[in-house]
Amino acid sequence: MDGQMAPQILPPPQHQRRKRGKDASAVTLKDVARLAGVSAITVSRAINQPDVVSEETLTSVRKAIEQLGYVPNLLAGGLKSSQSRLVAAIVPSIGTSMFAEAVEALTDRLSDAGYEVLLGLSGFAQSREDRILSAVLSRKPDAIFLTGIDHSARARQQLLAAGIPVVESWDLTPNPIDIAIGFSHENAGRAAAKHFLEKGYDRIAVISASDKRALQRRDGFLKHLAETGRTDVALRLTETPGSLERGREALADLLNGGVQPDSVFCTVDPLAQGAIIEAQVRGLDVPGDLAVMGFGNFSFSPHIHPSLSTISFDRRKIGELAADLILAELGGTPSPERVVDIGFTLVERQSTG
Amino acid sequence: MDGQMAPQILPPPQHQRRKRGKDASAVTLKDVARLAGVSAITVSRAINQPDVVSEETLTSVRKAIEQLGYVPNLLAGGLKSSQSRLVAAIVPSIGTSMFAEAVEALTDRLSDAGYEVLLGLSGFAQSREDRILSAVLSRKPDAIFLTGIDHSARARQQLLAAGIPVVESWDLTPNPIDIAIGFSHENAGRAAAKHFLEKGYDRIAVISASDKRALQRRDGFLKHLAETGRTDVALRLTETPGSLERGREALADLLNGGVQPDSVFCTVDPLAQGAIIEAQVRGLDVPGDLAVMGFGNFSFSPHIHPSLSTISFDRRKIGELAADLILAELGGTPSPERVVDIGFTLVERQSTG
DNA sequence: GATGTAAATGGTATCGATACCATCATGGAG
DNA sequence: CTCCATGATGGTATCGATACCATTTACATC
Repeated sequence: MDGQMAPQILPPPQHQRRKRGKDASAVTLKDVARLAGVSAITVSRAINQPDVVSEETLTSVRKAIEQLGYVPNLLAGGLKSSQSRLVAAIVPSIGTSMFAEAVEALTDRLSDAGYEVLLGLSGFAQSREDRILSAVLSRKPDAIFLTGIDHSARARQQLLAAGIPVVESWDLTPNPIDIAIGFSHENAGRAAAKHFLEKGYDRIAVISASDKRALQRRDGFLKHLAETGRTDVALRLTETPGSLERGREALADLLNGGVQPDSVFCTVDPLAQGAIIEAQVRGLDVPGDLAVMGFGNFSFSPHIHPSLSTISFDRRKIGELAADLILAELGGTPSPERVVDIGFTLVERQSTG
Repeated sequence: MDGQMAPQILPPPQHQRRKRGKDASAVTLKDVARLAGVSAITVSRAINQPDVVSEETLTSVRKAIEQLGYVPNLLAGGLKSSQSRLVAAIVPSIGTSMFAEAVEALTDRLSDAGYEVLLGLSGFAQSREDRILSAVLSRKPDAIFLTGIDHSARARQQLLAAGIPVVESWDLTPNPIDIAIGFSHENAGRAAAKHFLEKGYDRIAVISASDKRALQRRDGFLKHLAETGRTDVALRLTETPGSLERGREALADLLNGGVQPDSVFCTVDPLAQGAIIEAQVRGLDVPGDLAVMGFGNFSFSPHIHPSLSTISFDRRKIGELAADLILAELGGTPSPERVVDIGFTLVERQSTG
């Protein structure tokens, strides 16, 4: 990868043409038409607008399709109709369930509407997002789902030029490119801080992953504490994505460093789970000796012991809403709401007893 | 969903054409050509085979591209060249890291080679796989990545007709459609059984998810035990995907049912983690009172307490190998290996101490 | 100086489907 | 009986790029 601005055009494909000359599935609309004894357009209509074709032709066309095993070529259709029935989803990663669930919900819902999802993984780096965005846009998706609201100037420009519905997710912004669906991570952090204060915790620590949104939660948490006069908060940063392993390490590091917190806020649940385990291994009682709060309400969180207090938000709903708003916009009846705050809830469980 | 055989053709799109008449990004190859003062084909060559174009033209073409913000239309290119640079990946789900990691690895590697991944989620149901397969094939992917080796007759036929590289993953088979990458789940189960016997466990139980591969592991486990004369094995089935919650429930159910196992094999790690937690909550020592073994070596498994003995296999490698073999085949130099056994390793940790 | 070869570029047909407009029955209104 | 709306179907151009073949120029060879 060159350090320079990535060229707008993809690197030249290096692979040869596929060897088999004619594709085995050379069955086209025309073949079906011939067999059914009608014209190609009629076959096209039989498929896409069955109600304008007579029952009789419909039957014979369907039979011909069946017989030939015809599979329409969406590339060709999309070229002429400028509808690819493709929605691109660009997320940092699907290795943790964080984004995977949203993508899954998005895919499920779009699939029912006859759209497919093109997956792009940006890996938390903006430069890579740009590259993937270019690649993806050349497939002329009908809409695009992005993570976050920070995009390069080039990216914004390309998205605008594409003239398609764009959903920015996980975050909120007053100026979405098109639509934003998310919630305030800073407020989520503040909510955690408030909870800690209400519980009377005194020696507070934070373990945070280092991606932008985790840091926003951390900042919200610290700000709220600062506003109530507390600035003596121990902090450990870990890699993104935050994992159980990193959580253990970070807590161990805190404790070994002489810090004796009575509570720790972890900016993502796996970190919190790790912290709990590390505490338990060291013979500390959670929440008696150390209260732990996470973020994200992962599927394991209610079921570990002690169950994990966390901040919950509906990941699947982000994907579903995105799909709904995209479909509405594609359907010509865009929702007037451009920014959707899906909110979050603080779920108090045993770990902050 | 009708109970009948899904029609080969997708349901008619119900959404209107997008409202904006002309796409804002109406910049085509021709526009670039005009500005650069060359013909369209030369621009095409400048992009795809830069080495056959003179340095001079290359420069002016690149400038024109930059200036106009040209984004190539891969739909059109793909139509003529019958290369979509698209690889379809159909997996049951990406909500758990099980398949997500393989898809992620596949996507990463293909992305570097200039391919994009089209994601299909089949949700463990074969009927849905068929429907998604049809939808996906109409996009003319250059290759396809599937989960499992069980596909309907229609699916096989369509895949064969498509004439593209097909990777079946997670499982092995002597008769792959094209390429299979996986390992023997039955043997994995056997390995677990063998380990239990070596450790001298006596009252053995199994908690299994109910998807096909989990059941194969369970069966391998039970068969091996049966072959050594043990048939008194308590068994609990849970939903797929197996989760921590289900693991707790299943173990609770076993213990409440009067079964007193000294060891339990869980066919997927999250179930095992759940079992450990349930045991601990009940005051049982793991592994002293109850040994637990999982499967999959999830990222949390080495770091929980006690650390989880499990059967490890390289999920990312499946995706990477798939990408490599696909690229090799597309590049005209297919690997002679049609079936790749990536194997597995039993990792002994504290939970079967 | 004639000829051959490679490099650089252009022209045209074409991929497979759909948009758009035209055509042709059919049948009810006047 | 004519007229025209309606329904069903076909013809043709076209989407944007690339394959294929042709052409032009430069330059080395004999």
